Amino acid sequence: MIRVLVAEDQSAVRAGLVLILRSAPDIEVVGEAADGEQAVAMARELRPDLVLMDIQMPRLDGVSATRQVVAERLADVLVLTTFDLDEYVFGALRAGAAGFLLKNTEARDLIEAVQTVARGEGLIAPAVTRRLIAEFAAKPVRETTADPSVLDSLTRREREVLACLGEGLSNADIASRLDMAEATVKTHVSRLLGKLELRSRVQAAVLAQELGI
Amino acid sequence: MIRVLVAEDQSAVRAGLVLILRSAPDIEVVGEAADGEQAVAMARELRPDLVLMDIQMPRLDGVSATRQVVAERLADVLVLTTFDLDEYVFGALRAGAAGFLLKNTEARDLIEAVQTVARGEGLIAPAVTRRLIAEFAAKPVRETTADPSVLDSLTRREREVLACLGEGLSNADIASRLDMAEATVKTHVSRLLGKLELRSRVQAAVLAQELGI
DNA sequence: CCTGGACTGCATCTTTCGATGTACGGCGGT
DNA sequence: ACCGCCGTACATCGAAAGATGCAGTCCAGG
Repeated sequence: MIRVLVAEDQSAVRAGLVLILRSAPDIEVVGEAADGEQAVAMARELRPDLVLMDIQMPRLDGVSATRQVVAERLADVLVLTTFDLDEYVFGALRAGAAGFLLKNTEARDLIEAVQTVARGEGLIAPAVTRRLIAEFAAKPVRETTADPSVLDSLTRREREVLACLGEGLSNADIASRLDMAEATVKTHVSRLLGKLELRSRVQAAVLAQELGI
Repeated sequence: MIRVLVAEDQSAVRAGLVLILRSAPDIEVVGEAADGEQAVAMARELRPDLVLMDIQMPRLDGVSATRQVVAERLADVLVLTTFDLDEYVFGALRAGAAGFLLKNTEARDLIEAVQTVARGEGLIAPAVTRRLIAEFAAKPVRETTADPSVLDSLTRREREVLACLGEGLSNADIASRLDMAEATVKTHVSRLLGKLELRSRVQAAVLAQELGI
């Protein structure tokens, strides 16, 4: 039995969703929330398997509510909305939603979606998928050389200095932050430049950036 | 009528796919390819609406074939594979695939998938969707300040210099690349540092990185 | 115990950077 | 035509960055 919490502010729509879900033999609606805060609170209390979450809701929007539910690992979240605006889609997915559906979804597909997400799989409305793929494909591929392997050759102190370089700090800045003489900082910089085969702190900074340090 | 090209090296599997597709009234299998190169060639010739593409194929793998078909805008590509390895999924999507299915898909779902993609929508196997979402969510959000607005304040020359800084070049390097005296480079660097309120070329390089210049 | 190596630390010296002053061509306004 | 403004360009000079030599510490192995 899949225990579902329905979060939707418009009571008519909410009633419709509940009706649809109840028609499935293996789905049980354990609660209904009318706004985001209530959704989070009820999720904490009822511990449903899944929250069916609207995005447009008063007091706390669905994306933020999703973020909280996911952060506390209360339940999987299936987001449901009328508009497939990019900010909704990407926002919801970044917030940790396991699925994203539009409200024009057929009753049968909605039930299937709930079952799918409950199985630990993901699901996205076809109309949205293309844009998600496009967005994903546009993501720059992180690649340099064999990063960690080269990083291994650095000592702890050198890595700390490298991290500072990545923030654009000067030798003096680094000296005060790591509590050593500027001359010493220069030594470390010089050493790590040699090990990484770079010719200036600028390149080191860029590398640190790419490595996300 | 949706015109489909089936690319799959194992003839038994290919025959099965064709059989399934033929059972749909609005789908017409216009060709069958046994390897990637053939798939690309036949796509060029037949101009199908959609290519159903296996990943494991001789001569040219499905991902590369997909890349080519998409690059030439020959058709939409629906990728089909036995293994949902990350490199396949992400590779295929980056190559421009409009959909990604596993071979354990039901006949009915396969037909639906073809119809969905033909409508210009996207479709991803539920088992894969979660990982795609996770990967997507992990994507760092590019954000600093009001980047373009600040970039607008730079002159063309200054932007060029900034780009070079992002590559970690020295003033001398930049001078030779942009064909000006080193002294002039310094002027531009100094100016853009002032406009961007930065204190060193290192910070400028980091910024250039973040802006993807 | 001692010896060699790795890590960290500092001082000195050369190179590079960055700020500043200046100059010249193009452009719009009056 | 004149002026001021902007973009581009270069030279000078103090400040920073980087290379190099060397010293103290800690640890593993002999």
